[in-house]
Amino acid sequence: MTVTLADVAARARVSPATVSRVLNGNYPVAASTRERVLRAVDDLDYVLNGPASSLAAATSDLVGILVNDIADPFFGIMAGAAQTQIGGPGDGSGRAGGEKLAVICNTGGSPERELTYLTLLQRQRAAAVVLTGGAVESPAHQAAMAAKLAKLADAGTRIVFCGRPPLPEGDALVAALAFDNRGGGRRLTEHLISLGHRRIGYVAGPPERTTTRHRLEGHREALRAAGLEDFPAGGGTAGGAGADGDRLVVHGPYDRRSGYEATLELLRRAPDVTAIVAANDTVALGACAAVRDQGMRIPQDISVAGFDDLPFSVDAVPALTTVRLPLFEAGARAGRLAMGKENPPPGGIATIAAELMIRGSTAAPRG
Amino acid sequence: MTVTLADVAARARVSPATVSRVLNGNYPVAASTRERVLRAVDDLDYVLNGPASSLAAATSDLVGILVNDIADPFFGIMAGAAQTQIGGPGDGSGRAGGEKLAVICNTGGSPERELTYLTLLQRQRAAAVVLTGGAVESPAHQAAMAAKLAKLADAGTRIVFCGRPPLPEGDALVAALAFDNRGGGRRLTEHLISLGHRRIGYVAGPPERTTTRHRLEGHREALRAAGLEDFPAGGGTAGGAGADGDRLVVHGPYDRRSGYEATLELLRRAPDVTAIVAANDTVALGACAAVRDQGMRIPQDISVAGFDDLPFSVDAVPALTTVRLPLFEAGARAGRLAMGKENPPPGGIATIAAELMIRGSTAAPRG
DNA sequence: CTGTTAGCGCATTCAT
DNA sequence: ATGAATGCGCTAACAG
Repeated sequence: MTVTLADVAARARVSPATVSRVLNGNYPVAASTRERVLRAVDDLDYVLNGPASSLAAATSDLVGILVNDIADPFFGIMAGAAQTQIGGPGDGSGRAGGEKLAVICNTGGSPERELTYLTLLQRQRAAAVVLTGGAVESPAHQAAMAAKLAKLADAGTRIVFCGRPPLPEGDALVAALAFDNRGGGRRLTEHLISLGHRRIGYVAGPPERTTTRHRLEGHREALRAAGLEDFPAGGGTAGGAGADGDRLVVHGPYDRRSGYEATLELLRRAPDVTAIVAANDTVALGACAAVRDQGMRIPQDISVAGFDDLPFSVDAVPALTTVRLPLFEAGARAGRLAMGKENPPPGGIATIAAELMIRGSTAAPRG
Repeated sequence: MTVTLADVAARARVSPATVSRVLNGNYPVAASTRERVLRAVDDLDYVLNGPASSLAAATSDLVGILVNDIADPFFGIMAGAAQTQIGGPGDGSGRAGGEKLAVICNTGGSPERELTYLTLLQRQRAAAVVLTGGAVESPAHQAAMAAKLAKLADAGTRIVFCGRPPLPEGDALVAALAFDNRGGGRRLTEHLISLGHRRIGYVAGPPERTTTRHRLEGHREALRAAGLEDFPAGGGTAGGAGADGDRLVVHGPYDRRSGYEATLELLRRAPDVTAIVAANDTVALGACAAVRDQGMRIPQDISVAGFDDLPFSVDAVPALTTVRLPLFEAGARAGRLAMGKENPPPGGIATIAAELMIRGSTAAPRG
């Protein structure tokens, strides 16, 4: 029933090897022969058997892209961009030539699922793996990841980090593209300080993620530089306060709802805050809603800022001050690195700049 | 170097066949033997060779999910939901048991890439394919898709449509979950009419997509029922007017920018419109920005409505009136259908209801 | 440039 | 319940 390479060979009156060479295109074949083979392929409607091919060649054309949450445009943009560099442009025939199959895997932010997906990709003998977004910092998970990635790399799978810091023991990885979350966070808070803000609330992401930590560190750097040291622990750690007990920092997931609730908590703890910095734009949207529901205006009563500059941020009312991350460009570059189409940066790691975008949601505090 | 099934068998002092049986778990094996085998697997850090396994078994554990634009949460939400039903919960060991590998493929809305991905999945002998979002209606593409899907189904690949109408010649497909775009569009426009609006602009999606057509048809049904027939062609088709020459309809991509520009065009053509319906929420956001940039207020001067009820829509200012589509639920159901965990709906096709969400962005026109 | 030969690693008969 | 044998469909030497 299912037509095989041998069938094509028979019809084209050549050997199976020749058909294989034509299909893979990495070997000289006479033009006339190629013609004949391709016609036979079309006639028979032949489709290469991927598993068989991968088995024989000991490599597959799968490239995995791991994301924390594909429903979040932050990851969607990077993943889509990476895929443009991997999937191949398509030749319009739907026939599929030498393209790789870029596959996006949604870990839901779970370390276990992350490892499971890596195992699945290892099982498929993936050609490359792109890991996007911040990592979980638990030592156990980091060790497990390092071990797994080493095994993958060992088996010839290329590894690329995108928007994620390299592992502490980072070694044989092809490349890491790290966002300058710390610098971005610092500049954002510096901007607020320069406007005159002195009591700035911070709605942080989950405490265990690198992204959260780096952005928060940048924020604190700016505070410290301005002599606005952290305040001692206030009302305890209730409501998700960080382990450091900072009254002006509340942790939560990277979603809208967390932004809403954490902001209410913040306003309860410190009614005198004049600005709120959110872990990202989505959280900032929730923060804005909370501020408004408390009957306050943005930015007259309270300034609000985000991070990432997702597409919707410019359309927020007022437009959101945020830190722009070149997600598409970074994703595309990660895709090229995964394909070996681009050389890794010197030292294997490149830092991607983050640009402060000042818009209407931040202004000087009143009087 | 790479450890194989035979190595595990040797270490466990059993035959390769037994190891295979333990790993696949679909055959009786003595508990003690199983123990020994599993320990050997762990000791040797063995990972099944996917291609070899797929070749021998003539099936793979890949499930493809096709989306038009993964950077758009509309697709991200559905794809992520589907993946939760497919990827398996993970057992926390990262060992990967019988899970399938759900892979998201980003077509960018291009028919060619859609076909290419299907070929790639066919090549991988995918266990199932989920197609999300509206289809392109070109007869040539529809025929090509029907042929390709028939071949996939023939090879044992399960096919599920999610948020996409079944093919005209839809036959052996497992199931289709279609959104009630027409009904949603109708109710949305009825709502505006009931508020007193008589001149309603419409920023439509790309004309060739089913989603665009169905939503627009619903809109027109409502107009017709209210005696607000389409106006004859006005200023020509410049600026992307539909083929029908309707002055109050402008087509464009499903993105923010299109919403912005189409709205400006609409306001130019018909400065007396009192409401604008957008193809989806993202487009609506752009429309809102355009309205404001023209110095008008929402909803006092102009009402604006969207479609989909994406998470950010409730946080728009004013909150966006829209039509809620249960994207997560639909995606999850599609995932279950793809896994054979749920029976297909009677007739193979289920229509998913769309719920009108009335919020602050729509109000009665002035005076 | 093309044909021949030999596995790739596993699932699955068929025995036992 | 387990072992031995066969072949899935293809690629990669190696000839020629």
